[in-house]
Amino acid sequence: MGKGQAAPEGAHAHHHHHHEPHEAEQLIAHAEQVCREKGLQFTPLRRRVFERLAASAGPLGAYDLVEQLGRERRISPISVYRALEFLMEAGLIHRIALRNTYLPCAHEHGAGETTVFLVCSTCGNVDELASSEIARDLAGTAAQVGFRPVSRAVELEGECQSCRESE
Amino acid sequence: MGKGQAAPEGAHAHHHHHHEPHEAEQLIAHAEQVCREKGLQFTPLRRRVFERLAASAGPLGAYDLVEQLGRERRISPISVYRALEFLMEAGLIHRIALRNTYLPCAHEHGAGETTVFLVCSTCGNVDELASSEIARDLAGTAAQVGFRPVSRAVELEGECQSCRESE
DNA sequence: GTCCCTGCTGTTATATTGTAACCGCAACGG
DNA sequence: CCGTTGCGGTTACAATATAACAGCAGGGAC
Ligand SMILES: [Zn+2]
Ligand SMILES: [Zn+2]
Ligand SMILES: [Zn+2]
Ligand SMILES: [Zn+2]
Repeated sequence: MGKGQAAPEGAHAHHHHHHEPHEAEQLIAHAEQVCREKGLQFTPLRRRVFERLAASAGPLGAYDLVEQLGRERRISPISVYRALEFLMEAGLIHRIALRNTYLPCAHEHGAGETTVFLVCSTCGNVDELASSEIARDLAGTAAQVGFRPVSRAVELEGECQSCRESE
Repeated sequence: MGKGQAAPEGAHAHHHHHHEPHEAEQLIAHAEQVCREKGLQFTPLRRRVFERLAASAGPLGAYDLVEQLGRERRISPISVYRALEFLMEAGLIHRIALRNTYLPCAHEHGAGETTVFLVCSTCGNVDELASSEIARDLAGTAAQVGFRPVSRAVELEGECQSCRESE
């Protein structure tokens, strides 16, 4: 589909994430460390998938990755999905359910925090925030009916500040 | 795929929603009223789609509806999707992003409330709760970074009480 | 060494979910 | 009558995701 950012690379017109080479390197270094610590294999394929996500200006769809990685050598969708599954289980990336896209995790996740994804309908960027209030309220809401949550998807769709400022 | 509940119909083994004929009728009556009030057309197709959702023990996928409605007369996916889109815009049904399924709305939605969906991984049922605390927290979180939310998806995946009690 | 087991990836084919484009038709108001 | 609008039928297709099976490398067990 082409969910990658159409935003002008290099231009600093608005707030954005992990497309600076520097930020990408940081993310990759972090991923390496996490895998070392957890005894997980950061294989070449998984690394390539993660690198693409880290280098992207915004979240990518699985088939964006298939296409981008396929420029060098043909990669099948299933391989990409397997890498994405690994990265998600390792906590290195997130999936945006509203868009069927994936993005590298921007920060450490505390146990008592819920991650909130702010998905801009205009520019496609996704911001990731953590909130312990929401974590507490969600836990309370679930407890009301005896529900034991295992995973959470909290996603807001709307317009980000920079898009709003440029109308 | 068959996302409809495999749960035993008729047996009241666990907490469930809108599969009693009575509840289904209530939902349909409510939908009729909403459409009348808003000047929307509750056409036969839209009604059939809604009826199926109202009669189901759990959320249904679009192709579940295609199959169920197709028993009488072939209905194309696009028609079902159009009906679903209408029903969502009318606020009569919700879509569960984590599962790509649809379910009738169980209650009125206040302006200052956020709906939380509790999706049981075991039985597939979805419970719908409203929380003004979460609405407030989400608004606050979004405001921190100047984000203006338009729609929200707050979905917890886990185990519901009845499934937990029967281990 | 050989054997087996596990984890990772490749290959092929398929399933599932969602849309585009175009058309006919009925209703409604000129 | 005529144009417009909304609804839904038909066909074809796009986008997302998974199943099933095979090879291969590494690491122990024997
Ligand atoms: Zn994160
Ligand atoms: Zn934006
Ligand atoms: Zn509702
Ligand atoms: Zn359950």
